[in-house]
Amino acid sequence: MPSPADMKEGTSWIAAFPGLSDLPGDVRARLRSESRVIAVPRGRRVFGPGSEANDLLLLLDGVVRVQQTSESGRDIVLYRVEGGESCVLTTAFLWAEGGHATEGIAETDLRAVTIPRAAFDRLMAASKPFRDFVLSAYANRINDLFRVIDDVAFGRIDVRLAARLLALAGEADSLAATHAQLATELGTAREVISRQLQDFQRRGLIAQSRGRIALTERAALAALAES
Amino acid sequence: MPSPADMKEGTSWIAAFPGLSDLPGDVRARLRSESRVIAVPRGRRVFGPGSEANDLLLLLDGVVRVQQTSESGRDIVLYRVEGGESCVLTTAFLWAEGGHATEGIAETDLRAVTIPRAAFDRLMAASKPFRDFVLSAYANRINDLFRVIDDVAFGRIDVRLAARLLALAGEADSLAATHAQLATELGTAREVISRQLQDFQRRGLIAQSRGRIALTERAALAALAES
DNA sequence: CGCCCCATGGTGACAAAATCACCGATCGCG
DNA sequence: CGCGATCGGTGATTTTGTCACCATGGGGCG
Repeated sequence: MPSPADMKEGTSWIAAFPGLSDLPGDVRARLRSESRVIAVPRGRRVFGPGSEANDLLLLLDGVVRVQQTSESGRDIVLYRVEGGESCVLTTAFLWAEGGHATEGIAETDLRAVTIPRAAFDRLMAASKPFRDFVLSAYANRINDLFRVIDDVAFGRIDVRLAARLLALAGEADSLAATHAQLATELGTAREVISRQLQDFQRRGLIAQSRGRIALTERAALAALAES
Repeated sequence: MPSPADMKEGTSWIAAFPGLSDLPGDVRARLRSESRVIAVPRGRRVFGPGSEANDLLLLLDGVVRVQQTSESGRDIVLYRVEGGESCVLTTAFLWAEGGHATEGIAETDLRAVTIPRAAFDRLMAASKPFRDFVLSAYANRINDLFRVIDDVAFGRIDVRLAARLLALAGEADSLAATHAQLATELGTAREVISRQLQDFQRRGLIAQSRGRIALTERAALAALAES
């Protein structure tokens, strides 16, 4: 049941997506009527092998972490999808032949819009702004993947870790993360992270406590992260 | 000026793309009239930073190698596009914000079809088979990238090298490649390749000569490549 | 409450890979 | 033929990953 405010504004959730601001009225109406807003609790797997579900997912609020598990059981985080963005790559799994062990996990509680496959296709046919929205979302994800490849192939682990600590902390002056989780972030081994963090701590860049890392010298970390 | 044969068959180059076999007649006609067949000599850069050209490229014949150069100057091969496939990711650069140092190079002489941006968009709007073709091409490339990430992050270098030697050789019993080129294939350093190849040679898997590697024990190489 | 399990992280020894700094051989070309 | 560039080889060192453990501490449960 939409609230009166939603009705009056008439924009509904579409306003949350800058890329959709150019949609003409009729397409907006169709989009609204054919989509559904859902809530997903933190920790739930949003997509991945097994879940054949495959609507297009537009994130209103929250963060989805997309990661890949290798045959050997090790993980690496590929990228995160945030509010206002779209999980377009879920659609990739529809066509993909080789099922990859890539999955999306709700890192926070989510609010999202699902667009059924058929409606998605009709929108692609009908609206250039919608096509641009989808294709640019693809392009951005692909750029994220390029970045990951560059980092993993050529980046130094201390630099990557410093950058990731800053990114994960955001504005806060500390972050909750175990060494094992950070290893997954970078696609490396837990011991490597432990040693790097000890080194950072010895150099006064951070302070560690169980499951938490305080960034005591952001400037120095940032300098390190710059390469 | 189309040859009589082209006129009679009516399929022209479109037959080279399995993904386009479902196109209805009118869309085929449009596609033919709005596209252009071009030839590209071996070695030419097909796309990359600088070349703002950006038509969709459909490869009729030949191979395009897509690779990335890191800031440090080192390269890694991401994937190859072969005849019957499409360089969809070139379109990605239109929307992408951060200009990435990703480029496509003609590894052989090419014959290709270019579809101007505007025509591409019209086709996306008009034809579901065309949309499926494009999106499935995206999906396949993205899967290639997933594979690269998995290999680089978690794969052993000897396994990756063995697999790559077999892939590059194809049916032939030897391949032309310098150690430096192989290093680029895997995103590693030349010395690493040199030492691995020496080891392979010592074990009788290959025989080296300048710029050429003979696969003397395919079976053993294949076994190694299986992990 | 006390006990136990297990998530967390610390460590040493070792292996694999990357990096650095060279060097000699060979090829193609002027 | 001589010369420069490409190609490949090598030792020494550093960085990163792997393996095999262990200590600690917290939470849950009997």
